[in-house]
Amino acid sequence: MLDIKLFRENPELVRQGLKNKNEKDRVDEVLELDKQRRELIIQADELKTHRNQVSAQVGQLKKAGQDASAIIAEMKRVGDQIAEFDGKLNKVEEDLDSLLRYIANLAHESVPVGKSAADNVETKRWLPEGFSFENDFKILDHIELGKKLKILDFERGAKITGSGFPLYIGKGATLERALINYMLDLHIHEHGYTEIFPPFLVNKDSMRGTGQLPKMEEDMYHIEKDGLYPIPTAEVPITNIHRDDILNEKDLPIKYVGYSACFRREAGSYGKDSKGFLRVHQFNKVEMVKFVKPETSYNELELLVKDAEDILQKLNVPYRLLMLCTGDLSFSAAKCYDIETWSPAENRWLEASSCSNFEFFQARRANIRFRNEATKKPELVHTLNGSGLATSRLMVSILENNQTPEGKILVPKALQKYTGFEIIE
RNA sequence: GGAGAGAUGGCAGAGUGGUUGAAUGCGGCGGUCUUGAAAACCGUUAAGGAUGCAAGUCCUUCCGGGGUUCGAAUCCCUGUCUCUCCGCCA
Repeated sequence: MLDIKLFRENPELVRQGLKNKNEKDRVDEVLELDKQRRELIIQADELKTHRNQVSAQVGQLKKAGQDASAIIAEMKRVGDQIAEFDGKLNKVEEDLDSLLRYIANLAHESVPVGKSAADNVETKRWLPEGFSFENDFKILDHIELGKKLKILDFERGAKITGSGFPLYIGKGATLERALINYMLDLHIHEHGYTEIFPPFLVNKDSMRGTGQLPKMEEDMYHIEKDGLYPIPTAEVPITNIHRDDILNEKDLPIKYVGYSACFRREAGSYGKDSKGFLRVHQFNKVEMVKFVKPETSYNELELLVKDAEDILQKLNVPYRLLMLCTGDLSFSAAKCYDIETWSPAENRWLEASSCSNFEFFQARRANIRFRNEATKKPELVHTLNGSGLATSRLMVSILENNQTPEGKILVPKALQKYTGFEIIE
């Protein structure tokens, strides 16, 4: 969430920022609640000071064996007044907190202002040697390939669970697992990340910490009986590792990478992009998360994107890099790059990674701080995360781009020692 | 799932309902001593909020929530977590 001080000191900046992000302007509501809050605190604190002083007196009188019943009776009335103010104050603070949690992060100044995905800016395009958008044989899509080679079975996945729960079989399953292991190893051994294997279910506090709740409640699966949520991304458990922590400055930046299955309800998105792997309820993802000092976060974002790109270059997958405009940025992000891989069958780019800087937004919600060595005071960190990468859409690009005219799949060189085979036929 | 014990500052560990934000020890930081270091000694060492230019002053916080009381780390209820024993189990 945003800093309440920003609303007090520069309301117009917040107003414009929310407008750029296509968000509702609720600045005046925040300021009004903030004003009420401060007035109540002043009144309640005054009474409490009084109570504390008189209560100490009562103690001394009793010790001296004297009668204190008169001031005790008076203090009872003061106590009731305090309870009244505290009740009002709690209500106002709850309202303010929940309002702030519904307000989106503001975009960084380097982000282009725009209304929708159409205004995103392509900043880079990388194509493997010898790659061409034209093909001299009929390209099969990943669903046809998966069926023909008996490596993917979307119908049986739907029978077992429901649509959007893919089933991998034989070499398809091996390829998926190889991809996950390959990506993890690269990030751990070459990019300097610490491996995490997180829980796949989290509690409400964790979902609030990273910003999925309360606003995106409808997009989440929810196990009501136990109050738990299947994670939509490993970002949630990994970022919450340090919820309420005060980190050592010398340990920053902290870089974690972890695999998890990801669960998303994708409510309301049926019919759109819903075939095969394009939009699923369960998929696999390797996620990178960083906790950094604020002044380094934009540099760290560039490095994060590089770490994700490195995977695609080593796997020879054609991709492009987009800088999202203000209107297409997610709720929590201040700046975000999407990486899209090429699908020759779809004849378009598919989002396979999203790398974001959240600045203080998550850190403030989750209360993640570090101790500044110079000032000795705790300060909020910046958090970042990026997929590195999601396997489902990446799998589409790998299968489709590596097919032969006979409909076989050539396994990318880098993956072969992980799969143990070079071809799927 | 059943029975019991517990949760206090960075850590360890006291705490009779009344100057307890909290003894003591360790650790950290600063200093004295020393050529330097160690030891010893002295001092210092929580977070959040309100107010103020600031120094400061005040409020809250002893796992979370509720209650009793003039006053709660301390008493009551409740939730969570940890440990021990039993049951079940990959």
